[in-house]
Amino acid sequence: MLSHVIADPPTAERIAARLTDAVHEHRIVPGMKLAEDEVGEAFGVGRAIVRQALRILAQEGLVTLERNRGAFVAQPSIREAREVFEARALLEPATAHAAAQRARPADIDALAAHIAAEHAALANGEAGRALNLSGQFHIEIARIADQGTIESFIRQLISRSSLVIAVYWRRRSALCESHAHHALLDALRSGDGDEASDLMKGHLVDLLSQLDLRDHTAPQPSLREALAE
Amino acid sequence: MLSHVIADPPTAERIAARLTDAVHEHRIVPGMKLAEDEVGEAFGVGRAIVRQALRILAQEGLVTLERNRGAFVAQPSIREAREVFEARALLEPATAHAAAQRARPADIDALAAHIAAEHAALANGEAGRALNLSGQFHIEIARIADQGTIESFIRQLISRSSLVIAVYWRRRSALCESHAHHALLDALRSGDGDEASDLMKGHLVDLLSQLDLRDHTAPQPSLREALAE
DNA sequence: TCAGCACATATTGTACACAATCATTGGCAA
DNA sequence: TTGCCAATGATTGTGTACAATATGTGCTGA
Repeated sequence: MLSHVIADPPTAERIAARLTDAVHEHRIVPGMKLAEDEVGEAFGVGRAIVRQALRILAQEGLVTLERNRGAFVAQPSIREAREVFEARALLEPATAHAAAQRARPADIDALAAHIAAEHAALANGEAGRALNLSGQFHIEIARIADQGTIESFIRQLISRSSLVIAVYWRRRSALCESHAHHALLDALRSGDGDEASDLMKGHLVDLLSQLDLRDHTAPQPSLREALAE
Repeated sequence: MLSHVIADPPTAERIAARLTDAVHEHRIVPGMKLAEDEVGEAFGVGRAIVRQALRILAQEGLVTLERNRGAFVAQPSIREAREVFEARALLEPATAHAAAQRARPADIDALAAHIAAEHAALANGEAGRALNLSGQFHIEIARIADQGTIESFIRQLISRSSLVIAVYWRRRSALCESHAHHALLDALRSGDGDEASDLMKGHLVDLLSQLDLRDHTAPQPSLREALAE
């Protein structure tokens, strides 16, 4: 096992995955600047690799590339937020339906373990990790459905949902209703596709309803408030 | 207007778009090698830009990047071909439904012009261009539906469908039944969402049925046949 | 005749250096 | 004091050179 001391140089995909995880855990939040030099130094790689990674993330809608300005973590507009959840409403119920019909015992176990980890993270106060696991749960369902193409789409949507939640989530009390995931697990275990589809649809509606997507039109005065305190 | 003589240097996105068009028109076909030097020379840019463009296309599933080997136009497997059309079946009927409800007269005119161009291309024997326009028709419907996120997914699926068609299309007689597009146009004009949804669903089923997705298991003997002639 | 191996070639991976461009800051004038 | 303009600093865009790696070729041996 000595070969493990040699740290294989991270590839562009690996760095993109690391950054994606950081977004999922809200360690990097919308609006943050991702300077090529900083990212490169953080991972110990050159700018060329970082540039490739940023291109991947831009293609997934996680960062926006501004010419001669740099890369910034995307800040989804209210409109984009709605679009993301409309797309999820189109894809995920059908995917859950398929997953319920294909789920094998090993898959059920994996999902159960997933939920357990989510609970544990919440208990430990690791809100970011819990949120990440919550998203992974949806991805896991897509994987069980065995539809690679749709799974990749859902991956993108989960990532962008993390950004949406970072911007528009209402209460600071995390408390991601994981009982919805429990109910989904039950439906998948019993192979009830219609039930799984309905549960997923309701789950997404719930999530959407937790967002504050009203048009603020006045986010700038926050500066005055910040200085007034 | 003299500023137009100065050819602005193509950006990575522009080159990716040009290559995507070439794929749509079957000018470059699955399996082709896209050497960085060749592509760079073709567009008059350096390898760095080409590399970014190839990364974009890889993210869209149009090319596969093999380490230290190069970039190749993706060759969708039978499984991937099915997945692409399953995803389209999930997204496009609902999108057509929404488009029927939002379509404005200008949109209808644009679609009609699109169909006319498609007919003209077919009449001129420009099969590649006709196929490209046929795909653009679907993208146009997504644009009318005004769902940017879903539109980007459909864009990817159209591109990958071009690859699928290039590999698995049955008869050489192109004859993309554009009467299906005509019927869709009528449904959109009359604002009948359910009809548009059904037509789109049937259209996709028709397309899928035109593919030969049987498991050949013997594509290699073609070499012998090729040499035998 | 064929298997195995070393070498040559071509292509990609990466680092570096310079040019181009933008944001900020400071100064100047009204 | 305020608006405008120029200089500066920093960051990205791009071309070039070198290193790493895979493929194909030719040789050697049995």
